[in-house]
Amino acid sequence: MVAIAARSLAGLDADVTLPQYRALVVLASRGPQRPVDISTELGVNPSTGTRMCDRLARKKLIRRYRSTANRREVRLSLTAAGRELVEEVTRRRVEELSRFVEGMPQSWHRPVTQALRSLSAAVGEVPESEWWLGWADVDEVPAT
Amino acid sequence: MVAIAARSLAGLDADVTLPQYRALVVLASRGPQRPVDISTELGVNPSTGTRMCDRLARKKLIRRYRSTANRREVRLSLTAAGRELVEEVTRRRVEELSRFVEGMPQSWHRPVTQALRSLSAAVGEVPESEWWLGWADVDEVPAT
DNA sequence: GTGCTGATGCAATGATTGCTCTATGCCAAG
DNA sequence: CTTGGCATAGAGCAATCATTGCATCAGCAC
Repeated sequence: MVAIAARSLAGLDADVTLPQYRALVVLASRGPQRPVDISTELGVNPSTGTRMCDRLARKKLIRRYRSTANRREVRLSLTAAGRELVEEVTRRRVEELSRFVEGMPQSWHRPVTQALRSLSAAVGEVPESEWWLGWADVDEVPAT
Repeated sequence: MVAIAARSLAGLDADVTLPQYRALVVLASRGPQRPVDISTELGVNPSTGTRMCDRLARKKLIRRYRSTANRREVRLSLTAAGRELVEEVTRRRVEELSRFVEGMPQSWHRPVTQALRSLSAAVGEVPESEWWLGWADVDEVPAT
């Protein structure tokens, strides 16, 4: 799976690494998150998460928000470009899997497709919501 | 001295406590500072400083800025109202001291005035500068 | 005396930085 | 084609900063 995603990623012109893509997926599936949440989700140090998000923000794939309610927190959300990228990769992955299934005996199609679908569901595809209410756009990304 | 400042403060309509006023003076004399600097200067815990600044910001006497260079820092600076308040208190204090000096023997005037002036200088009256360059206005003060 | 607001301290949270390393990708010199 | 140099990303750790939550105290208005 990861290999397929990596290949889809490589085929894209956008210069996004696998860890960066994983972060985008977390945002796409779980909705706006705090840097610490993404870091935990990815199993890395918060500082690593911060810097990864810096790179994603520099590429305009995510945006930072700061809450008026809890000033120490920062909220991250996908930009249209970020969402588009995730969808594009997903699209390519689906295509690739389709070709994969096509190459099997006709009778296998149904069970295999079903299995892949379950797998996908297990990974979790939580839709986006309207969290960002009350979050002000934060300062610019620092110059490299 | 403190007593005089306190009295000048009490005479004002602005609802500012002594600790708050001290914070304003630090900002007026040393220029824009970080919350932690003010707290140190006042010898209180950073959390106390943060909350004091919250109250001052709520009263529109100071403003918060967040740097693009160091995103964890917040910079505080006086608003026009804040500066005006400090000046007004200073003005009143000068008046009071003048009356104080007036009441002494004519020959004492010179040395006493000089002494007070030195004292004032010792406390330090650093003028404001153009720091705030590169600092974006930060989010609103959270509703109480 | 009661209730409210401001001032404080301490511990816990969150976000970032600075420093240091390792892994990769790329490019020119052999 | 392989080697050496370089730039960038990914990581972890410790140190900084700003804030919050919680609890205590003091002073003021009723």
